[in-house]
Amino acid sequence: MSLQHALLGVLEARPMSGYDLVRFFDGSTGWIWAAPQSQIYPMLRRMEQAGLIAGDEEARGPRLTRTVYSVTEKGHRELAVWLGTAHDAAPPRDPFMVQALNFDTIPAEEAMKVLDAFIAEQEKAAAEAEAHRDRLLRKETALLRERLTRRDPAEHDRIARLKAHVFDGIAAVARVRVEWAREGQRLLGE
Amino acid sequence: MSLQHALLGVLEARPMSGYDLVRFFDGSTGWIWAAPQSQIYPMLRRMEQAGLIAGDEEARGPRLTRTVYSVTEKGHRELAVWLGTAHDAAPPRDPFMVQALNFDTIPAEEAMKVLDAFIAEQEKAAAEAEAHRDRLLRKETALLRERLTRRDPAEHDRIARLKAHVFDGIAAVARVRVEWAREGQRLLGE
DNA sequence: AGTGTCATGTAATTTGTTACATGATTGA
DNA sequence: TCAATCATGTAACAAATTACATGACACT
Repeated sequence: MSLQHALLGVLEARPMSGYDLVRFFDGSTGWIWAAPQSQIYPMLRRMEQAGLIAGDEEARGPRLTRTVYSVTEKGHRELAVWLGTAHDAAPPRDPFMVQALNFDTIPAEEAMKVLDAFIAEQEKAAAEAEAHRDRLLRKETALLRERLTRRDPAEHDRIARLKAHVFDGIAAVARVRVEWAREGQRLLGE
Repeated sequence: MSLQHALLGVLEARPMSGYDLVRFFDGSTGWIWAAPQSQIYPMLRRMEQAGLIAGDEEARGPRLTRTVYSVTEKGHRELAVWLGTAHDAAPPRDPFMVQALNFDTIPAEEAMKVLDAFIAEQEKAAAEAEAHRDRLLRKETALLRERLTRRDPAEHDRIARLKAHVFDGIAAVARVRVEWAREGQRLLGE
């Protein structure tokens, strides 16, 4: 369900091709939701059939075309309803926590190394989220700028601050996890 | 992959039947990993075929039996290797973050209500994790006690503290999310 | 006799992962 | 002409969700 809404969310900023969306949800850019190419193309066709988005064929050279999808009125309503509804939390499923819960059964040095890797990863995630938050506050990201062209200028600051706040939260959680992991290393050393 | 290791982790504390494991990974108890019954029974058979666990048929009345699974030497090694290896982080996939990222597109009062529900849920999660942490520190949980019977008494305190620390981390993250959501409500009101 | 818990499964579907496959266009 | 990027797909598989299904046993 959520991939659908994540796609609607970015297509509301700007109509995009499947290829654009693949890059957006792949790897580094997709900090909020990740999805491989093999999931995106079929989903776009399903969403078009359901009338949530409309595809527009654009010529890119004599033989190559791309299909640019935009959100329909129906898609817009569907997204608005989903956004305004409180959903049950996703069931917890974090492989790293399964690991941490069993650190007492392996040698302390091994657990230390796994925690080192975890700390490095979380610190990187925090730094990236903070950098993105700052870019959003300065309205420097391409997608936010395009989004703002469709919105009342009086609201631009508020919108940027709300978007930035999401990445602020991601960073805050990552920082807490780093502190937690450091405390875990202290406990392992005992 | 992780369900397998989560199952091995709890079976190392104590041999259990499929039914026991279903209750453990279902709903309230499964704070770390959740899995429905329809996933657990087939997985147990797959793991038995792979030689990671061994099933022992126990009579429970004249016609009813249960199969109690315990971790084999091979399963123990498999778990130890997995625990000692740093794995890539799971791709981010949090439906709530998709929601939060688009709060600027719906009326502020609606977003407020969704955040209210989120705050209530995270506060509950934090309280439960803290309560469980405290029970672990006092060695009051049945599973920890059984686990400790197989371990060196000199290590009991360290093991309890390491397990408790995992739930401490879960609680800390939930508390940060609550603070983040409150700040989000302040931003929405602007 | 009936409710609740113990105990174990299957079937259908959706979602996500990994890998393979093809061709056009752009710019060095 | 070669590499990088643009552009779109398929196939096979693994993981997870929802729903259905059955029967034994314990207690009241």
